[in-house]
Amino acid sequence: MSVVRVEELARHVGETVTLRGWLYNRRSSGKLHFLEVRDGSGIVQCVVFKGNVTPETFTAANHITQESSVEVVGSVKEHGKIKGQHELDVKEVRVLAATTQEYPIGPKEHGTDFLMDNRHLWLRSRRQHAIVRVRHAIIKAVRDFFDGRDFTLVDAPIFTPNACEGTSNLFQTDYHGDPAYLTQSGQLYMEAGAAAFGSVYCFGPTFRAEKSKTRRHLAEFWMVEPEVAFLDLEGDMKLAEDFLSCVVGRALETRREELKVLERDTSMLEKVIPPFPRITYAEAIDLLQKNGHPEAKVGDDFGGDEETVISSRFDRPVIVHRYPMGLKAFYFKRDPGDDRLALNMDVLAPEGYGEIIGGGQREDDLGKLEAAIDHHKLPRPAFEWYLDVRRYGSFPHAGFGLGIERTVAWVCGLPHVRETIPFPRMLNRLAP
RNA sequence: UCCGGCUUAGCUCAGUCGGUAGAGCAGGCGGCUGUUAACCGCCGGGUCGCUGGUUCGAGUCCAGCAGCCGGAGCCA
Repeated sequence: MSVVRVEELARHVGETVTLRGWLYNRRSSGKLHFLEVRDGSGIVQCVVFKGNVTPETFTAANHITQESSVEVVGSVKEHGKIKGQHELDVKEVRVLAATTQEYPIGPKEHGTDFLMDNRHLWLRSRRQHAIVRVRHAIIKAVRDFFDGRDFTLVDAPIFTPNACEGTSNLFQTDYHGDPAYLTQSGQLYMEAGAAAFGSVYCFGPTFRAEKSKTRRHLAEFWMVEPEVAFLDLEGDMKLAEDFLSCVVGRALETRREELKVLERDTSMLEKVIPPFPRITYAEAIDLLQKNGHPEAKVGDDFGGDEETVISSRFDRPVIVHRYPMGLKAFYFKRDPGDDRLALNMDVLAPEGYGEIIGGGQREDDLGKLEAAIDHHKLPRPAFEWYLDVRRYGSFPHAGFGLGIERTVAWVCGLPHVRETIPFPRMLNRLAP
């Protein structure tokens, strides 16, 4: 008799199998007990009929507490009421370990703060399970995409010696007596990597110490950052749309069931295929002025509100390119056609999910990059290694960064990024 | 940091005009052969966030503080 996983049950109809898992919920109807058992791969209804088991087993089955670990033996059959689903006709139920106290998360509603306090247990519930599985599929698709295009994985360090880009607040740590900061981006290291390997990417956690309390922010989030030698902005945008389409397509392909649990309307996701609409920053400002933001003017950055207005004009992700240099980090290359503009691009997700990709072409001229560092009042010595990338055979190159949690929130249709990462780190949450 | 809201049973919430605390779920007992957050009956369960004030009397009104949620700024 084989031990099978819930997600494999369809291949074992008519067989007697063993399941090991935890009691998710229990209902009863006199001579029938319905035990919902989950094993990590899914949830299955196990039917205990009084006539099929010993009186002791029947009574005991009705007293198994929620989330006790159990072993169930039974035969697999079609669900009595729901077509396409399967259930287990129980022959034996054994409690492996009963809960020692009442499980805190009941089948009724709970508040977010309470659930986050119990995040280690909340992950067991149906929706959270679905979200983490979608996240996994997205991350796997990210790696498969770059691996399939012969990118080399070049991991960037987490500890960095300087508060580099000078834009956001970083977490400071004590590094054997010297200050060190948790990375906010692996990009500068990827530029060095591109000169060594051609096409590279890094994928890891990044940190921002900003006191942001919004549905789009985490203190610790995961970012994938490709960087490609001899690529211009045009190629970068092409790479971004191919990449995002591939990732979303994979989630749709491999995580249908999970998206159904999340009640995600996938029609908007089906449309994520290249090419994406592209507009310039100037066109975006114009669009804002004509759609409820008459105060918008060149030089403004977009808030969440503005991003929603722009993205809602399109039925798929939209690329906004060529922002004013003043709004962007020092390392962007200037547009040869208008040196007030940066050769950068942001990808805004539809349905109000905002910026999920930011990137562009990097400055490859040594003198201009030195000037930009001075202009931003950044400490030159910290950037000598970065300038070396230009001193020793400079080359045009471009790349971008994609925020995993915002992408997962968008694909899953969640209102907040906090549920897209197993253990979120936020302004007021460091535990569990 | 700023603006707004919330805080009552283990959990989710109701609580009228200021008059002495309620429901559902969870837990226990019983009932029902097809339940889907099952349902029905019975039982136990309270520092009304904290501190102070007004009042004969405060869960309720006022002030301060704390925690949480949402938004802004900043960003992915």
